[in-house]
Amino acid sequence: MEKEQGITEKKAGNFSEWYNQVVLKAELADYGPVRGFMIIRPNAYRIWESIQQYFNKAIEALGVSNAYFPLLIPESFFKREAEHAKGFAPELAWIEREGKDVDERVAIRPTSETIIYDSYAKWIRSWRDLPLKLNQWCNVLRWEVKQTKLFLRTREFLWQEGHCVYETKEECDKEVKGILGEYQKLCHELLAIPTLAGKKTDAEKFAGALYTLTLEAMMPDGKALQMGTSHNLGQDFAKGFGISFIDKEEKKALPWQSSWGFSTRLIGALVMVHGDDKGLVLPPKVAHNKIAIVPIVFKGDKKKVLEKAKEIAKTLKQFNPIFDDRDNYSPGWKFNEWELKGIPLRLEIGPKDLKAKQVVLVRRDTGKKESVKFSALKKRIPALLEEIQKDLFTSAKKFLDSSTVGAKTWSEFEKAVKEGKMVLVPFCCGESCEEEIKDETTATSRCIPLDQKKFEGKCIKCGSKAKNMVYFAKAY
RNA sequence: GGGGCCUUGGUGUAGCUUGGUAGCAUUGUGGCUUUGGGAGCCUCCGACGGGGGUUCAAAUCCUCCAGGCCCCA
Repeated sequence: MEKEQGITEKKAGNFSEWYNQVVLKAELADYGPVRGFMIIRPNAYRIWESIQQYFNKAIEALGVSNAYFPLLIPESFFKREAEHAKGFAPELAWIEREGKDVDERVAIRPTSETIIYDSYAKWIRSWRDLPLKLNQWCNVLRWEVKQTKLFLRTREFLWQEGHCVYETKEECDKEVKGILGEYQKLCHELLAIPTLAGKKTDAEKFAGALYTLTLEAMMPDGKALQMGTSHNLGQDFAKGFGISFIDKEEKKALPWQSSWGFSTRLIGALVMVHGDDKGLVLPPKVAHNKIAIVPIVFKGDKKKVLEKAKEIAKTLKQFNPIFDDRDNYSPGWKFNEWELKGIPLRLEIGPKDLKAKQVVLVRRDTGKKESVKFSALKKRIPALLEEIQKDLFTSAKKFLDSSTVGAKTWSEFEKAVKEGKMVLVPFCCGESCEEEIKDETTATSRCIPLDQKKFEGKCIKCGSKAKNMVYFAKAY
């Protein structure tokens, strides 16, 4: 019988099956006992920690502090902002207890606007209290009824949600856009995933928001994936929750609010965008263990090789190398294992290398091998990691560019959507047109690009005067 | 939303048609031996998703439930 420990499905074959295999076999996640829930294993949690570390630094520079608010939200809170309540009602999970309940009914947070703004109403009194900028890392629960998928659609997921309050709309607008910029930097620089930045149409914006900015990435199966969103909430939540302040003219005023978030979905995107037929491929900057050191030992030279390998491991400590001296596995086994788990670089050292005072370095992304002298290692490794990071982004960018097309006619549009493209078309931005497009093609509007130039055109669907150029695609 | 498939040691599976001793591979354990792309031998440990029914007897037949996957929209 065939051994089946590696990835048996090809990325270009059954993509969905390939994805599941990579996630499970690279030990990123496992299924929980309740449908729609997942266990995040150490390999994936490391990635999440890399993302947290990167992002915490970014928001700290913007004056945002981390905090934590409760898991359970009183029913009455949902009623204070009508649109918001309507949007989340179908996915709420209510807590039930045995016996008599004296308390008000409570739900597990699907997002924390309401419970946070209840506190903000108490804390904000004067213009001196603004801006108020908090972020929290937490889990949220949305009772999905659609088919669930590891990392991409689970009922519980981890995320960060930022919640800021400003004196003026201008200030709020500026930071809503600024946060989107931070998200884009995170995607591009850390995850090596290129994105399109834009604004959501009214049909797709966050429930209760004035407007929503979004980042959209393209997955290899031709579906778009939302990577993060930043909302200007306007003043409706302030009204609903009684947040007001005395401004510099000593008048009572309503503040402007923003909220913004990204989730562990990003890990799913990483798998899909960079992974290959051998398994996971981690961009060096997100990888906790950047190198796997595999000593090749033979009977006679065993001790010498191991000693040298250990010594090298010590000098490379900053890259958190995995030192794989297990004696119950052959080198070939180890190569396959670390490839499956996506470690960016492999370092081989055997008797031949010892004699030549060198090691063999192998790139995970290309499989390219090179011999590097001991003395040159400390310089060559960071340079190689840098190259891998850059190359991963470049090839993902090529894919995004080739997946992004325009369409002038309806039939052109239909064809492009079917081929799994992100299609830019003139659009009237009417909700009924959007609904019809979804029914007929399954594509939804992804975003209205931010860097939009002036244009003349007619809506791809109804033929009336178009309001914007808008990206449409099938999406996760 | 529509359709299909699946559930047996940790993992992957055989056995089910025709009811009767749960087999194989891999992992794990202990040992020998080996190591430049998933090595070999021996040893031991380890399983029928749950409930109900039919039967002398159920992994196998019937039924309900739970969980999972895929495809299409």
